[in-house]
Amino acid sequence: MTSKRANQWLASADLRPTRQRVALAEVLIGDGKHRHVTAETLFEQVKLGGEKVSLATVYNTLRAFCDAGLTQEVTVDGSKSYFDTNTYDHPHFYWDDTQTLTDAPADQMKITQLPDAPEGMEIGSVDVVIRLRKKN
Amino acid sequence: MTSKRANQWLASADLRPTRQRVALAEVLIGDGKHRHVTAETLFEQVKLGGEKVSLATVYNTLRAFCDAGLTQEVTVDGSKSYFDTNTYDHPHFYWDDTQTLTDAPADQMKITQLPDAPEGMEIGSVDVVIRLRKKN
DNA sequence: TTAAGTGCAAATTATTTGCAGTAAG
DNA sequence: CTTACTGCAAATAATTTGCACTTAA
Repeated sequence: MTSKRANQWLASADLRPTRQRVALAEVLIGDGKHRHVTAETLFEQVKLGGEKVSLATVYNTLRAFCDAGLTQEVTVDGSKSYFDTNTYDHPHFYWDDTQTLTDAPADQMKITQLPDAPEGMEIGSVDVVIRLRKKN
Repeated sequence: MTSKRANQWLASADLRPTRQRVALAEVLIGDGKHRHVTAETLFEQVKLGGEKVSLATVYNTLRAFCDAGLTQEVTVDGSKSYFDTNTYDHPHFYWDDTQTLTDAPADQMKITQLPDAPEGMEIGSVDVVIRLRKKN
């Protein structure tokens, strides 16, 4: 049962609902919750779901989703990129032990003052990553 | 003229002052100012200074500096890593057009509220990167 | 001396790309 | 039909590593 949601999500960005894209979208937003994946983890998850999508396509598709504004790329540890289905500007928790990324409650963070953008520049986004480590 | 500063900096972290390390330290903190480099840019700069250090050693040395707490790794765009000689927890400007990283004035930013760390976790650091893009 | 550091070239990891085949509009 | 999408395998980019050689202590 392919959720209508996934198809609408793709349609909203003028992306053709190919079998692979729908499968990926399904995993990403099928239940309406936000998700944080790497190309690799998404690849695994879609395979578990029984669909076959090549890893290259996962990469290309995530890139396409980002270009279309459906997802947001979050860089956290230099090696891999994470993709977040929540495109609203919000802080993240990065769990050092499991190397996973989750949303941090945005309402519990307040930045009351921000440096001014230098001459001729403007602020594109403010990326906040709160690194968590296991307490002792 | 090899500054005393570079040698002291290495000594403070119990790192042997080899020719290569001194050369790199020289570029990094020779004038007492903070610097933000990638392995590649540091490699270029040290070459301009007339010293010969292999790229692998630049990578290994930056890693050693980080392990020793002399520098801090900053991740910003997923591909390369930046190394910052300012190890104090502070925000960064990332200039999208030139792909460079600079310090943002810490005193002009105020985070008055931060999400609590989840059960059993503690906050290691709060990484803030302010992305700048050329104003139109 | 001798353990730590260095340089190369080869290995790894994450990601992108070229191109022939497949499918959506 | 026709153009966009997909899959594979090869290409690339950033970084690490194995190992013989060098050097600081």
